[in-house]
Amino acid sequence: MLTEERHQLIRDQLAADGKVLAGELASRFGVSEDTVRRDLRELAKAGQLRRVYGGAVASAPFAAATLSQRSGHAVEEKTRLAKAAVGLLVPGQSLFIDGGTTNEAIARTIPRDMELTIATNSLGVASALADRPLVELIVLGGRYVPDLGTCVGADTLAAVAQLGADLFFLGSCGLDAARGVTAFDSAEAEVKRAMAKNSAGIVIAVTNDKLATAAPYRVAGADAIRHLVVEKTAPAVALADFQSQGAQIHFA
Amino acid sequence: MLTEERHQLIRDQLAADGKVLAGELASRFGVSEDTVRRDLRELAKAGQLRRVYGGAVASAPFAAATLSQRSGHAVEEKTRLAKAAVGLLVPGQSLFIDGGTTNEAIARTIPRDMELTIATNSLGVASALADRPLVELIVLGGRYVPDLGTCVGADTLAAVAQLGADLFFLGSCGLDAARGVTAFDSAEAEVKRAMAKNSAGIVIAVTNDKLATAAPYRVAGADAIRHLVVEKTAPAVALADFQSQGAQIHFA
DNA sequence: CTGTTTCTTGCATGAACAGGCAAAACATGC
DNA sequence: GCATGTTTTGCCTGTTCATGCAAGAAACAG
Repeated sequence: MLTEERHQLIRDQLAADGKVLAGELASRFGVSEDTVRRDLRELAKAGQLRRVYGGAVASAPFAAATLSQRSGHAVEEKTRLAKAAVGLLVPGQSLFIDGGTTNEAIARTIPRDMELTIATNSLGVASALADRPLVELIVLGGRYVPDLGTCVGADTLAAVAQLGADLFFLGSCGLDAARGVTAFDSAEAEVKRAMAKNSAGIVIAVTNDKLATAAPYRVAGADAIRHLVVEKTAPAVALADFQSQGAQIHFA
Repeated sequence: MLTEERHQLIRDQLAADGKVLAGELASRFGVSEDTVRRDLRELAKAGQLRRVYGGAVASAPFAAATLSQRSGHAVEEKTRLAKAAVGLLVPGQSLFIDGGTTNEAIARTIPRDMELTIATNSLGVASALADRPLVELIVLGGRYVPDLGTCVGADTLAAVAQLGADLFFLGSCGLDAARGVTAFDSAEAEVKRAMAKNSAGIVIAVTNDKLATAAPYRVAGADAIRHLVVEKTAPAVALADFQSQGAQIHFA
């Protein structure tokens, strides 16, 4: 049994019962109580529970802050990209934001005092914006795809069709000067196309590993990109073609 | 065996089980553990899994969501109610779940191994269910109301109209034998009415403070309630009228 | 106060790990 | 065909990590 597995099971039981007992967990997992105690200590340090004599209870400030702190993969880069991308926003604008960890980082980075209208099909983005008092949030519903963290399908398309936006933050896709913007999933690509069609401009923020890669489904041509936010270390050769086709390049 | 082949099989098992063990994969693929570790390292770098000691686990978009563990008010009671309410579920059913902290508690309590189709207009409920592999989740989009934590409006109504459910978990409202189920907001009441209309049965789980109270907007008559989940300490006088109108009473 | 349970700390052990290296398989160019 | 470079793989080396055990400290119960 993996350490992470135990942690998840402890979190589950805490969410369900509100408490766990060290001895009970030890016998359930088939490990020593010492190991369980170590687990509880770690989770307590991470703020995911409150340690008490004999076990642990659910922590009160179970805040939504670090909602989707995914895996730490390229977190710093994405935070930098997010800051640069948010710099493009003008108060009062309306936005489409689709899924992906970079877009979630952007949503978290949007200042609390900026008035915006935002439509998104990403649960992570929606959760990040749910407590922004000045953001008019429109959730684009549909069939939820766990792998993407977003909603897709006919319902989503219908909802997008009724809206228009100044900017579309297009996320997590392949980016290639020749093939343009591409996605890995047919339904996902359809939603992105619909958003692109109803937006005045497209913004793409990508880490270097997305540059010069292509996926099967075509979303938009390279000439449709208004703003391209990339890392400082992005290879210039990969950017020149986008720039010549009208994209503004922003270095994070 | 090709490298890419192994990667795909790892992704498959991760999607199915949520975890993989390095040693187990090595013997299954007939390669050394070093090779498997290299595979896992690469997939982790690509963000397709999260590496842990001994193997890897699925990268959870947002692990411990619990959007609005609101103020810790009556957490224990709601947890008990949630457990009792979940006891009413039958695998394979389809559900409507609307907003409120009690319904979020119910969503969190739904076991990970239960297959269900669930449509919700609550971001909190959706986030709680987002990582349930066997739940077909349908997000009912629309204008998001921060105070309620749910989506309402014409879009939401249209989405509800296309669906049907076995049970409707109706949340956070006033409950009075004479006036039936009532809500505090016109748009909210509209959505609840639509869900009620398209469901075979209504389930309501309430803490004692909601009993014998009424709000301005009428949602459904007391006779529409199929199951009523209440605390053990609920006053019998408040329940008798519901029972006589056909509701089953469940004590948490 | 006394005994019991639970907790922390330190330590030893074995498993899992990353990095370097070399052999084998494969592709590429002449 | 032959030489050269690349990729993949397994093995080796030292290191890190998870775990259980033991001893002492702290919390609890009577």
